[in-house]
Amino acid sequence: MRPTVFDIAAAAGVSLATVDRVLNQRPGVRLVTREKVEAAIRDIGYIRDVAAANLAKGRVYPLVFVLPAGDNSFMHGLHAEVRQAMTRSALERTEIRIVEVPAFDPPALVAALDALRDEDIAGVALVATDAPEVRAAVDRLVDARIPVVTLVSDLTGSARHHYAGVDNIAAGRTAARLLGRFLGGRKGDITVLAGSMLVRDHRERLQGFAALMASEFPQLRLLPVLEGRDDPDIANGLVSDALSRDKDIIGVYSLGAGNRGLIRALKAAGQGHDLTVVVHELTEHTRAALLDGTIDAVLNQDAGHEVRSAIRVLKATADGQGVIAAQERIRLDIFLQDNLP
Amino acid sequence: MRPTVFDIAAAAGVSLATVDRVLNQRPGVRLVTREKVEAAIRDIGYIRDVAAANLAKGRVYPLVFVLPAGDNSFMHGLHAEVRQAMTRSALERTEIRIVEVPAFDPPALVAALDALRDEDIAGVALVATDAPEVRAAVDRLVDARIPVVTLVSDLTGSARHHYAGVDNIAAGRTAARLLGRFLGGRKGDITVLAGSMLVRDHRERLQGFAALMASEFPQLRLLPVLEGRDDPDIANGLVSDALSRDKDIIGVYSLGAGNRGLIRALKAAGQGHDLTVVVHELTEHTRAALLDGTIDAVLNQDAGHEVRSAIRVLKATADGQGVIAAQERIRLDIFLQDNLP
DNA sequence: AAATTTCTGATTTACGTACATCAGAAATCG
DNA sequence: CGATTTCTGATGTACGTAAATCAGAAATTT
Repeated sequence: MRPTVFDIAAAAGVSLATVDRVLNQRPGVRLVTREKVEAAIRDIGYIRDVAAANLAKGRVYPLVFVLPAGDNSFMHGLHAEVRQAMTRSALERTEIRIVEVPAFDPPALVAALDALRDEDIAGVALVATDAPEVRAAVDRLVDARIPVVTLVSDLTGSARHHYAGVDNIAAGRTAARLLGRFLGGRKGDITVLAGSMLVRDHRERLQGFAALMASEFPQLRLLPVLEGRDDPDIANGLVSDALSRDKDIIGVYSLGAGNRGLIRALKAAGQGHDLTVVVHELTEHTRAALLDGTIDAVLNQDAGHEVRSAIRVLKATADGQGVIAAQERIRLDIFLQDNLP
Repeated sequence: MRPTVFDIAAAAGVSLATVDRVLNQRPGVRLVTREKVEAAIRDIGYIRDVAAANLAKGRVYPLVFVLPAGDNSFMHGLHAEVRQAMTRSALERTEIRIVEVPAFDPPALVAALDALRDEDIAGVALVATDAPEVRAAVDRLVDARIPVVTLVSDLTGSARHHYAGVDNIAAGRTAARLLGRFLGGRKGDITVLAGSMLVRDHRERLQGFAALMASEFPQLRLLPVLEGRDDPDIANGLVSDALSRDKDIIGVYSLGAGNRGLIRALKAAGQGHDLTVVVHELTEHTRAALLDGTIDAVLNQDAGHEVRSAIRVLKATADGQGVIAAQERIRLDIFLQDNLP
C-alpha cells in the first residue's frame, strides 16, 4: 500500500495535525520538527494523493484563455478547441473563460492581462503579441504568482512558465528544405507570403526559411516578403500580382494564415506556372488544395494539442507539480497528400 | 455546484442506497425505480466524480504490457517508455507489468495472453503478431471483459478495443511520395528493406509504398523486398549485396528496424552511389545519419505517446468511459534534418 | 389473506486529504 | 521562577463516492 499522512505521522513520531501543517506549509511548526517530518516523508517515499487532496479542498482551476479576435481559420480552430475543452470542465475541475482581444494590438492585450491580476485565477494562457509592454504585463502576472503559458506564439525574454507551440525557426527551415528538395535542383524565384512581421512566430519562420534557403539552395532566389495580414483578399491580390509580374517564380511559401486567398490566386495562375507550394496550418481550404495538388505540403501545429497541453501545464504549475516534458512538446506536423488525418 | 448522488436521490425521490445500486449496476432495484433514477440523473446532468469514486473504491489499474523481446532500438525505446510509465504508477493509480515474449512467435504470444485471462487485470496492451490464433486469443480476453489495445502493430479483424499506433499504409505512401519527390524525376531502381512480412505493420507499409510508387512514380522501379528480420547484421549484408550488384539503385526505403546495419552499408557504399534514403523510426543511429546526410528523411512513431495513449485508453475503457479521439490518434512524424526534437 | 420473496431506505464506515478548533505542552521571555 | 508566547496533539468535519448491513415496505406467490 501507498504510504499516507498517517504513516508520516507514525514515522516522524508527531501528530497528524503537525504533518498537515508541514505538508501545506502552514505556520506553527518548529524548524526541528518540520525537518523531522520532511525526513520521514522522504524516507517512506510519501506521494501526496492529488485526487484526494483536490476532493478535500473542493479545488477547481479557474483558467483564462486570452485569444486574438480575427476571422482566419486557424484562430477559429483554436477557439473551437478551447470551447471543446470547456465541455470537459466538469471532469477536469477546470473553469475556463475566453477573453477576446483585438489582434496585433499590444495595448489591448496588456489591458486584458492586467485586468486578470486581481482575480482569483489558477492560470492564464495567451497568444502573445511580441512587444515589450506585453512582456512586462506577463511578468506582472508571474510576479502575482499566477501561472502563465504562451500559446502558438512565444514572448521573448518573459518569465512565462511554459510555451505551448511549435519551434517556428525549425518550421521555417523545414519548409525551406521541403521546397528545395521538391524543386530538385531547379533554378528560379521563391515568393514568401507572411501575415505580419509584428508577430514572433511569423518572423521566426521567415528567419529559419531564409537562412536555410541561403545556405542549402543558393540556386533559389528569395523575393521580398509579401505581407497579407492573414487576410484572404489581401493575400490573393499580392500573390496574383507577383505571379503575373514574375514568370520565374517556381516556389511559394506561405507562413501565415489567410491561405484561402493564396489558393485562389494559385488556381487562377493555373497552368501558366509550374509551382511547388508549402503552406502553414491545415484547414479545410488547405486540405482540399493539398488533395487536388495545388499545394505540395502543409506544415501544421495541432491546436487541440496546444490547448490541452496548456491546460495540463497550467494545472500542474498551479499545484507546483512537474509535467512530462516529452508529452508537452508540440510537434510540427508535416502533411502530404498521403498522411492527412 | 456540480450535482452529487444526494441530488439524484432527492430528485428521484429515492434513497441514496438505491441511487448507488443504479449507478453501480448492482441488483435489487425494480425496473420502474431504476428508470426513475436514470431519468433524474439525466435531468440534473449528474456526472460521476471519477476521482472521488476511485478514492472510495481504492481503485488501482493493474495493466499488462506484452512486448516482444529483441534488441532493436525501437523495441528498446518502447520498453523504456513503459518503464517510464511505471515510475508514474503511484500518481496514476496504475500497476504496470511487462511480459516479454519472443518476437514473431504466435504460439508464445497466445500462451502469454491466455495466461492473463484468469488474472485480475484492468487491461492488456500488446504488440500484435498478425496471426489467426493471436486474434482468437485477443478475442478471448475481450470476451472475458478485459480491455485490450494493440500497440504499434494492429490485429486484423480482432475485437481489440483500440489500436495505439500509426496508419502504416499511409506511412508507406508518405515514404513513397517523399522518395519520389526528393528524386525529382530521376529514373532508376528503389530497394526496400523490411523486417519481416509476417507482421502487419511492415506488410502495410510496403503495400502503401508500392501502390503509390506504381501510380505516381512509374519511372522508379521497385526491386524485390529484402527481409532483414530487424537485425543489423543481416540488414547490412543484404543491402551491401544489393548496392554492389545493382548500380542503378538511387533510392532506399527501410520500413523496419535494424537500421544500424543499413547505415553501415550505406556509408560503405559511400560516394559510389548518389542515394536518397527514407527510413522508419528515429533512434540515435538514424538521427546521426539524418544529420550527416546519409539519410534524407525519417518517419517515426513516438513510442512515448503510444504507451501513454494505451494507458489512458485502457483506464477509460475499464471505467466504461470515452476518450478524446483526436488526442489518441498517433501521428506519423516526419523528420528532416531541420525539425529534429 | 397469509407467507414468501423481492425491493428499498436508513445508516454507517471507509478512501486520503484539508482545515479548523481547542487544550495542553514546550520553549522563550522578563 | 512565573508569565507569556509559540508549538503540538487530539479530535472532528468535510469532500463525493462506494459498499455493506439490516430493518421494513412492497410486490409476488400460494
